[in-house]
Amino acid sequence: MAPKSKATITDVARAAGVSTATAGRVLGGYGYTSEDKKEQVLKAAQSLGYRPNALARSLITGKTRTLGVVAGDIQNPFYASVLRGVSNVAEANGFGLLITNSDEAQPKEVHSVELLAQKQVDGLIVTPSDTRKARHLHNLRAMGVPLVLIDRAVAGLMVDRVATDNIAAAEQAVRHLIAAGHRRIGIVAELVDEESGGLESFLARAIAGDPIESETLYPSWQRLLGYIRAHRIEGLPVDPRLTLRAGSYSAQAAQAVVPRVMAAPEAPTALFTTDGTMSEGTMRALAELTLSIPQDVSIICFDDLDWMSFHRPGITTVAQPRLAMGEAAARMLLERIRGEDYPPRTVLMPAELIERGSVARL
Amino acid sequence: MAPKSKATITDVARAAGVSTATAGRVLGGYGYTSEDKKEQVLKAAQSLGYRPNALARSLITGKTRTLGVVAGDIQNPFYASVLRGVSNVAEANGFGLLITNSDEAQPKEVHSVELLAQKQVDGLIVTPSDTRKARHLHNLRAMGVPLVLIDRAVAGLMVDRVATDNIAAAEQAVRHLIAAGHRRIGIVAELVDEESGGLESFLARAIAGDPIESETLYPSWQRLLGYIRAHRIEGLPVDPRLTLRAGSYSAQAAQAVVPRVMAAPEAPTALFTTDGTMSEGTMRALAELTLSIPQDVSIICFDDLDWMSFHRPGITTVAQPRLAMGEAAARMLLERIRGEDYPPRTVLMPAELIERGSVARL
DNA sequence: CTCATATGTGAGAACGTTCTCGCGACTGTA
DNA sequence: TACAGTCGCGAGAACGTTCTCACATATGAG
Repeated sequence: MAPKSKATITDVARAAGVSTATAGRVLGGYGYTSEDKKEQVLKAAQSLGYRPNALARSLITGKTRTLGVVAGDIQNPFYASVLRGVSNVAEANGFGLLITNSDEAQPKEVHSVELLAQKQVDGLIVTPSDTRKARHLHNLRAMGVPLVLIDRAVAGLMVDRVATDNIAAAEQAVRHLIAAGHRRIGIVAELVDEESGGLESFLARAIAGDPIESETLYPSWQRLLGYIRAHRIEGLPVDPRLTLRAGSYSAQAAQAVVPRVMAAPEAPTALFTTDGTMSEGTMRALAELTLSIPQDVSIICFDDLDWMSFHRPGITTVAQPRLAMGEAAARMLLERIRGEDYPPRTVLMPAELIERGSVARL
Repeated sequence: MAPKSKATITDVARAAGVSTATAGRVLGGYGYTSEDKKEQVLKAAQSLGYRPNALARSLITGKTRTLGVVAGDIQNPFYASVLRGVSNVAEANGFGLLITNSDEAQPKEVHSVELLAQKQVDGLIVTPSDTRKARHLHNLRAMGVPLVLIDRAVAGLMVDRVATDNIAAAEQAVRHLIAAGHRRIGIVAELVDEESGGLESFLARAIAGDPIESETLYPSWQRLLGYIRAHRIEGLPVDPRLTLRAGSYSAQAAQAVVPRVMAAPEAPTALFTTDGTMSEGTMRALAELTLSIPQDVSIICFDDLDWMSFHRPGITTVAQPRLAMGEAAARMLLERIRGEDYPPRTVLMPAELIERGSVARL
């Protein structure tokens, strides 16, 4: 009742007239204790305002019941939802959540992972910022720290992973545009890291139908691949001039890249944006150009953001199950922490095409 | 170089041929050490892949370099931004961040606080879900745990606090509408908890100009107060029928409450929404009613969300400095953790009216 | 030369838990 | 009566650090 300062288990034991071992047993809920002593201890703990010190407990048990998460940016709706999903299952299992931002920069990511590892998290959920080199993540594995990747894979790192089926989702979206009669479809994509030989080479290979190792591609490149596949399937040519590469992960970059192509004679009749941030930049650009959706240009976005449903017209979009992704990742991580021993699993979650009013039939 | 399994400071000491005390000194960066030994220890640590165990360190120092945050819902853009602000200064100071959601429900909040306290966070940032009863928070104070409140105050709890100057901000927004010629202005507000005597009584007192203890009011009530003050200042009557109370904190609730009044003969010519969630619900309702902004109805929102800038028309809004609020809160908390001893401070941050195109001049 | 101060080192306690033993007291079965 | 098994309890080690000592050895001032 009177939680003056911090009481330890020793204080409680003394007050209850038992040994620390017994006090520990009733307070920690392990081993045997008589009803008598249990009651005494509980009463003593109550009156001293005893609160167990998770640090000491963790030090000896080797378990912190804490998950670490390295997200790109909590502020981004994608990560915010994923985190909420992670948080839901963490909380349901009595786990705490240590969260950091990497801003998609590997040095920050390495720093975050180091911090979380020092704090002895039981497991880590990471959205790796570099899909090829990631020594820090390999190290974690070597040391036996459970690890789950979200949204992206890392070459050669065999761990559990959950992501959207980007290729299929993008393909579906673009085919939807083609089915509506669109023939000139622009894609606004981040495409930040050079994929072996740059964009031109990638496009050439993808258009030629060369096999491409798509697992470890960044999401925006996977979505570009889906865009190209849709064209191939529908027998449509891919015009490289319609590949609008923002070059960095910001709405500004997307916004900057749209106006040029819309003014050109080969202007697209429809746009496909590869994620929420690109969508935002594109919408901004379209608003500035005072182009009407879908009269002047149709649009399908990737990732269903709140405003897309009440925007006029409603924005047709490919919805990722963000919350479910976070939940799935956390659940897989908890399984690993419990010691379950499967081969590394990859969960590809399906995205859902939500039709609203931003696509005109030509 | 070969981080097989976890090496302790004892292992490093043995490998370097020194005592654990010396190894601790060089690794922990305290006390004196010779260059010789320092080099040996560092080399040994390197080759063993030594990583300090923050748990053990914290147990003895009594400091975890971890901040706890109890937010309403990470997914909500308001909290997401605030958290990013907190995260920024935490990271800059080498602090970790333990984050939980309360969903604005006190039982969950109590549970979260307990979890974070057990994990021995150095300080806590909370958005209290109940502004009157909060024994758990009083207890924290009694035990000397640094605490900073965001967005709301708690009656009788004298701690540091950062919030938006809600009354002034709302007043400014509504006066802006009045200046544009609007006379019938609706307010869409959460107004979830009964304020001593309910909404009617509150309205009556506020309209009469009775002094109201506004510090511990929930934000939506403060914003309602600002709305009323604007009317008083401008000499306009307040029509209670234009107070649209959602009654719960969800877009659905807001959406549900708008249509009725827009159909009525006394329909408002302008709407003021008291936060992002209310804005979203209102926009949704307006879209369904196919009412045009600002032709059919003008709108000013509270809190600048991403879509408001590229929505057509652009949405005029009162922007809260969310990121800065989070940063300020974290900074204040760190000061307390460092032991600085001011009287409790309240930081009221000014909001900025951003004029775009959603307000018609009548 | 002598004293005070700064520098360097190790032994061992401490932090607050859980864990491992050992021991005794019951129970039920043969 | 004997014996195994369950139950109950305490002493003390352990977890991986930092902290407090005690004790060297230098260094510089008087």
